[in-house]
Amino acid sequence: MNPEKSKKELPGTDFDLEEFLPYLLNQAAEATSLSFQTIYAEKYGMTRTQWRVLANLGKFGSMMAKDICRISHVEKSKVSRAIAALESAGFLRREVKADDRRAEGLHLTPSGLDAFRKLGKKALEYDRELRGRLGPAEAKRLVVALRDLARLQSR
Amino acid sequence: MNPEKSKKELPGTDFDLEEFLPYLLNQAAEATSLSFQTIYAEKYGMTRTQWRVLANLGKFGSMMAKDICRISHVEKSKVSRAIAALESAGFLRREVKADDRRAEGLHLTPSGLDAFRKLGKKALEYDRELRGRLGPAEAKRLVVALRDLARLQSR
DNA sequence: TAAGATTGAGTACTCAATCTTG
DNA sequence: CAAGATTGAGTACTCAATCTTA
Repeated sequence: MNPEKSKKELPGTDFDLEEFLPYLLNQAAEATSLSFQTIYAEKYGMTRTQWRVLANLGKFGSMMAKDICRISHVEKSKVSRAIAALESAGFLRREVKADDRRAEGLHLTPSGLDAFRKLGKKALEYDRELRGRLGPAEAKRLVVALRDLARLQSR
Repeated sequence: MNPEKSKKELPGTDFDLEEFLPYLLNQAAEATSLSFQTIYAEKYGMTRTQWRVLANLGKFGSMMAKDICRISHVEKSKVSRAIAALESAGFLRREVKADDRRAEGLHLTPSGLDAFRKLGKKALEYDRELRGRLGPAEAKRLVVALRDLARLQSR
């Protein structure tokens, strides 16, 4: 019988984008990011990087720019510009350290803390929705796999 | 005893970026994309979008720009610019359709086909490496979960 | 010289507007 | 007007260079 594949394909490689893990990861990341993005973008005028910086400050309290870089694996110029934007939006305050005047301590303002709380609440709801879609067991397995893959280089 | 959490946290939300599925997906997607990116970027001067367009043409043979948009969920202006870049790099040829002169049939040139074969081979190797890292069973579960999540909106 | 952080130049992305053909 | 595709303007990203303080 030797049935042909229904899709027309050129010879020379078996490669299929739809089976390529980096591509599938990207598609899932994009899809899950988009609906949450509308919340921080439309209601708070934030970019994804700004939201990440806010989330780190919300979680850890006060920290320096380089800490955010290390923890969130975001490139330093992105962090620097996100900090500047969050500051001029009134979400964040900087404070030059007395003992080392190269470094700045970053803190959320009351307005920034409020934004973090509201966005954090929405994020938790959304995350529960996603995990509910997968089921709790699959969601846990997914998290383990993603953490493993993310360990690949960390930039 | 009531032990305190070791991390310092502000009150008001339980949200933790490190547990947020969209964030974890993004980190894994970035990490897995980066090492493969060096191949198509450094050896062929391609962007991610260009590589995706090439991969679709390699898989499906000849198609129109709108087909690439639909299949790969890439925005049309990105596809349009990627096509222009691939064409001027000599990887792709366009051919205005006789029956509908709005549309263009896109085909890989011999050089484009060669690039697709070589990159496809590298991609397969890399994908096997990633799946090997997870183990075959986990890799399959991951793919199912990712496809499920990617179905969320499709732009 | 190195560390923390910012800046500049070039590239890529987003999304609405536009062009051309049907 | 609709469909296929391109373009323009504004925004964000990348990466190397720079600035300031240690």
